[in-house]
Amino acid sequence: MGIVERKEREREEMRKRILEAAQKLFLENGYEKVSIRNIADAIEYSPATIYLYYKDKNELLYALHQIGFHKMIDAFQSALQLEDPFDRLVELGRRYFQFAFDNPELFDLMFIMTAPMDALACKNDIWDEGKSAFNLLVTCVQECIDKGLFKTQDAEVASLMIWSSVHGYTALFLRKRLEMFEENRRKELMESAFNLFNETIRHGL
Amino acid sequence: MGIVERKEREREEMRKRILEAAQKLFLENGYEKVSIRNIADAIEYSPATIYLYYKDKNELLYALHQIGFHKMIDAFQSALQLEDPFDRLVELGRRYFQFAFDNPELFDLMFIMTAPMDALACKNDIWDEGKSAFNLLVTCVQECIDKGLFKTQDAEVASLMIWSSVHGYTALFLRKRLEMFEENRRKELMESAFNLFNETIRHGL
DNA sequence: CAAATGTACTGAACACCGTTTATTAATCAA
DNA sequence: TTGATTAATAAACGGTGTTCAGTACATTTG
Repeated sequence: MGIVERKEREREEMRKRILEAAQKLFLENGYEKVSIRNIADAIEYSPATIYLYYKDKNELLYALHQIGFHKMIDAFQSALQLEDPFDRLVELGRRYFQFAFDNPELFDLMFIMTAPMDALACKNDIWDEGKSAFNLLVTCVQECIDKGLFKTQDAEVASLMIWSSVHGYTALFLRKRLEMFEENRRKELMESAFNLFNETIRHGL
Repeated sequence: MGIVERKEREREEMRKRILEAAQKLFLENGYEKVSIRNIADAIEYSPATIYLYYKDKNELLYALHQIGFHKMIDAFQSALQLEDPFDRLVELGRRYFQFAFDNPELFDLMFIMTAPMDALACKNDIWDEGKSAFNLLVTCVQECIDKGLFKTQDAEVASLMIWSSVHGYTALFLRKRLEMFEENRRKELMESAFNLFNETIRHGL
């Protein structure tokens, strides 16, 4: 008598089908193509059906944003194997930017758009994905402290500062605020600024 | 026979009237209230009329964004009077964040939304406001270098790094990505991270 | 001064959007 | 088989940015 189980399974399948259609549209055509109506078209259901499985568009975007975090943590994995914690730290920064560069829409969803956060807030829930990604950073910084590479003793504060810096650089680029620098110099300038930050914390943090 | 002059004047007045209505709506009710139709209502003209004075909504947003820069540069003014260039630098950072905190919608327009930048791009124009605000920072950093406070010799690269850091911290806050820290600790944590950054560049840059 | 030209403006439409609701069709339990 | 539950939808609501044909008025010309 597994009827309720089957129903539950079917429900999950439908949620997944919707999410996958959303992801496909999103990755193929960017944010503007992810309308409830477009998703409905893609899965050949009516727009109203989406609302039987997701409360609203924000909740759907939050689910997409979770997928983004899985992708990002994947991208971080091999960097975490690096022996030296400082090398690891620098590599994490590099990959944060690279991830944003390769997946601008996902990054948007993960760190810039307010919509997915609003979905969280109205569920009175906690941003688990963000927290666990941040903890990756904290662990790494803590190792730097333990090895005596940093004078600072507060790994969390140091991590926030490092995240801010790398994020700022990334967000300004992504939102076209670095286009005031000529295209030729831009890449070099950004690389220099990134290196300068690394050197500065290497010797001064 | 100043008819064409009068017409030109009337045209500028209308552009100004539209922009002021947009600004008013924007500051009073946030971004979502700035629709072409809302602006048209406010100035008691039809929506189509707006398009006789601004190419599209992006162009209007770009004009608003320029107003934002004037406000921000105003907010910077008194900090620029500070004697010590490093104190000045720190104060500029503080005010960047404070400006964002006090004018979140404007800050959005100035540094986060892509729309106004798209308006610029399709006119093949340069982001003058951004450049001149950035130059304020470069000048300050250059003074720090000249006074021997920083070892680095490239003021532009150092400025980009500093801007990135302060911007990142600001953008993460504004976009609710720091709400994973409990509300009580958050403010303190951010202040600590900001101070840590300042100390680090003070001794290590 | 009257007719012709130019232009400022608008109503209505187009093609979208997120979301809600009343209703129908299908499935399940008794 | 009947009655209750559930899944899906058509249609609408109230918005959005934008375009365009047409009107009414101002200006120039004969």
